[in-house]
Amino acid sequence: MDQNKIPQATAKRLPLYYRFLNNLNHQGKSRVSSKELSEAVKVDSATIRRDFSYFGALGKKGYGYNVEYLLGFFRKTLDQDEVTDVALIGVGNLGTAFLHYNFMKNNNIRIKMAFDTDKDKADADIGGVPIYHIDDLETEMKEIKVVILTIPASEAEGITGRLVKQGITGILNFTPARLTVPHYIRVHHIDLAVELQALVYFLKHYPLEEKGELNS
Amino acid sequence: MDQNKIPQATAKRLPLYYRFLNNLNHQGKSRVSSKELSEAVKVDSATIRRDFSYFGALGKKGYGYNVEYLLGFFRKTLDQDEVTDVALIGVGNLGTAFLHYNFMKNNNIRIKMAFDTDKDKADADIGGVPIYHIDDLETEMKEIKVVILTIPASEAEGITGRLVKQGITGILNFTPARLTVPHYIRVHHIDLAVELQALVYFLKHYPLEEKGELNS
DNA sequence: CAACAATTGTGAAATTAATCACGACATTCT
DNA sequence: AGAATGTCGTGATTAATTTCACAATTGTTG
Repeated sequence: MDQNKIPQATAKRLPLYYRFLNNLNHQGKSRVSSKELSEAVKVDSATIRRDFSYFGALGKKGYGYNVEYLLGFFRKTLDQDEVTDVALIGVGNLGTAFLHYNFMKNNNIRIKMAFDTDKDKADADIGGVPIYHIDDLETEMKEIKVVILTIPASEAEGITGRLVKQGITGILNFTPARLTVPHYIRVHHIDLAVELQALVYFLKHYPLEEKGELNS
Repeated sequence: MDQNKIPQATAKRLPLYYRFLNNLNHQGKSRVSSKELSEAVKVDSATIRRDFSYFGALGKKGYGYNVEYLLGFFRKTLDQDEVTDVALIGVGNLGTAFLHYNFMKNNNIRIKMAFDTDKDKADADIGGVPIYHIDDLETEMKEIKVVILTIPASEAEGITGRLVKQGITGILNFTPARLTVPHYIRVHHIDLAVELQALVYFLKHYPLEEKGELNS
């Protein structure tokens, strides 16, 4: 909606900044420099200043940034003023971990409902979230645009098709499958096995030099 | 230890390629083109060819790549020939999800042991992995260089210090905390709340155009 | 109030990654 | 065998991101 001039790399760091600013605020700090923030979030201070600068001049030279002001600004920018509802598909161990995570605290995101193939799990609550049988997807899931997918890979393609028909626009995919979706749907993949193997590969082939660069 | 000329972006994709090649092999396919692979893993075919080319000429012009040959090559490159042992710290829902995941199948990575603060969980097995109390970290965890950290943020800093003393070299960190570690230790962060919020942000501010670009 | 210290915001440079586009060669077809 | 087709490997280009480095400005101190 806004000026989508903000680089993707910057956009990905915004939630991170937001949470640490929140921490600082709770600690009663009213002022912070890019250097301090850098040490906390492990992002180069020049990168932080550059990131902030895309939104205009948010700080004061020789002083730093006012925590409360910055927080207020990012709250608006990150749409923290209105709650975003999401659905969770697949109530296994990973899915259950999400149900216990309190996204409301910092993120203003709410898991509104969950689905599972297991009839025994249906009609229960976990962490206050109602769980339905997957057969009821079409009747229960209205108005939800974002889903978290924590199901076995074998079911991914089928469920994804149904989600697309329901009109969702974003998927956070924890399945190893690379989903095929229409172009107007955004999929972010988090592949746990790939992440672990990549870490192992880096450790063996990229001896860390002076300053260890931390990725994600 | 090899030529560390391979771009990091390429290195991160290797595990992904490896798994899909494995799938193809199981399906009995003996030949694959960069175009086919591209459709499966959702990475541009030119990028795939470029990635492969860092390792030399692995394919044949006008033909494509021999699946079995490529697999064998990557098996060596990704050190799939020897098992990598890792430890899991924190047997909550997320940790348990890892314990049930079979990393041996494709990755030749084995979770050798797990630790938790809960005494009730100790001395049990989950998915064949022994669970110890966290107090026994120093006595039980020998020779392990990589850990998966799935504990509450509040405990992260303390446990990390102990892990560092134990001589680990890599951490896959699911904690929201940004860990402070010596420069010779590599930390990969996977922050579930950040990932979810970033997805929501992208959906609201980056209307997808023609070709949907898929990130992770 | 002047000197000092701190810190931003940003051009410019450097680095890293993705993409284009095409010559060369292997395979397959007729 | 010759023509047509498919596909790789890569030089060159473009795009994205990070980092350097410093003038400008503010707050602080004596």
